[in-house]
Amino acid sequence: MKLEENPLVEYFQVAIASSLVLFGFDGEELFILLSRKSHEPFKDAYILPGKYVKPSEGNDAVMHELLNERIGVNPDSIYLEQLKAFSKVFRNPLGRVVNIAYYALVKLTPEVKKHSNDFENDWIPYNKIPDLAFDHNDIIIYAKERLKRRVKRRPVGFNLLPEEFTLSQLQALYEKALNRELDKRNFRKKIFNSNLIIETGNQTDPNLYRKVSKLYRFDEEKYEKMTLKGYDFLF
Amino acid sequence: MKLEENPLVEYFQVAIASSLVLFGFDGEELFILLSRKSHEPFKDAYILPGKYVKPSEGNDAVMHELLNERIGVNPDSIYLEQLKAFSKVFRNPLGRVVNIAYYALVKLTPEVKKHSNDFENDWIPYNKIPDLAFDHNDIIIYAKERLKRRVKRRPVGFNLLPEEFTLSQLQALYEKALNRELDKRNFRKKIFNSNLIIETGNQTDPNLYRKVSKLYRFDEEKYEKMTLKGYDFLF
DNA sequence: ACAAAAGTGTTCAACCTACACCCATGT
DNA sequence: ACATGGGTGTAGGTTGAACACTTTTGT
Repeated sequence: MKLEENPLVEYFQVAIASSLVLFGFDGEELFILLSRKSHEPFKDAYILPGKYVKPSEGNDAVMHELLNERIGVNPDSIYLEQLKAFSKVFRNPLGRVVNIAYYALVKLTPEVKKHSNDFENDWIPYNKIPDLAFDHNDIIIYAKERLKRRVKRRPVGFNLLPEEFTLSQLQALYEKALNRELDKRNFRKKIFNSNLIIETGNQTDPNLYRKVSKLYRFDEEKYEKMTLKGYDFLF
Repeated sequence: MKLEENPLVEYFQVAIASSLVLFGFDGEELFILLSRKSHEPFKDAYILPGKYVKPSEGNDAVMHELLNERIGVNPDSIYLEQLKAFSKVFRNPLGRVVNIAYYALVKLTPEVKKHSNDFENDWIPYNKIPDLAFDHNDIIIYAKERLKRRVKRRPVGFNLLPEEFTLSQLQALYEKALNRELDKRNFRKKIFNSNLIIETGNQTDPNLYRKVSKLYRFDEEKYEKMTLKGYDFLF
């Protein structure tokens, strides 16, 4: 059917865009990926990475493209979830644009850092997000709250930490995401009691750290269960 | 700017619709409001109540219209929240339609029942939802999960119960929403310890029930706080 | 008399919180 | 020697879960 023949033609004049709040953790700090606008308007301003979505495209497919091409991470190996639609009637002179926002979690390896930087993106510390164009600050606020809830109720470390990690790294992740300090002994008790992690027998490289520490990995089966059902406890 | 001059014209060919999952509680049972389709295709099939949104309209405004006109409840006195966008590339022959779904909670008084029935809507028991057109069953599944989470973490009774209510009604609401039975004594302890409700001094009408019982109301100040911050406990 | 719903306490187990010191290593 | 970060246990309070009987009133 041609658009002109559509009885609801007056409705079919909206565009979809999808923006992504991508959280990355490097073992010490939490970051959010921001894009720098290369053209006017708002040249050099930061925005969330995003794309317009054609009527024939699925949102998920567009997000996968974005992750693959402009960010350099494999979409199948990360956690990706829709946040919600931000659908205020914008002052965008081009027309009504609905932003279907996503959030995702990624291990922040040097390779990912490099690739995403090549595409005019910067990893900005979680607590130092500047003013962004449009309503993108609202989207980030919403995403941070979602992350906080997820961290409290479900395991998220698998998506943000390397295969093998130390308990200190895990704790640092929780502290950054929840924005408060946790007691080391109580944290360890809670994690061990959950049976979520397994000692690998390996240790950190003695050349890198002052003192070696034990490395752990997630019990994937248990992790899957908790991702679906949540913890029995709360952080 | 005219649409034909828009450099992104190929993107501006999407329509927005908004559907509503409206939960109602009558003191005993939880219901969801469904509309009956009066025309082909899918004549007589149930769908969620909803509307198309014009490019110039805000989603919230359209939801308010829907609630006012077709359902007969004052949008300012209920709880209304966006769920998320359902944006699969539909097989809808008219084109790409993004459904920005909402959920809302309402006290199911006889007046509301009557008004919404006048507009080809039926209140269907929560656990007896039939197959719906489009992906509306998916939306309902998502909404039920959202309600469950809200019930566990935040007070929702204020929006679903009459001004004054009995503890048995409150407990019935929690049991229906969570889909499991709760121990009466433990339930009362938990509720009383939260200081969320206040004894009004009134009792149920002796002509209506076998046995009179005490009526309570919410402590609005406390309620507001918990709506923002959540309980300190979980159900 | 019986069916239906209101109301009421205690005990045990599990969990949460607060809290301090020793050890190994690199500088 | 000192600074850094890894690693470990206990005690007290709070909370959650399981559990049964009495009272009132309508039929």
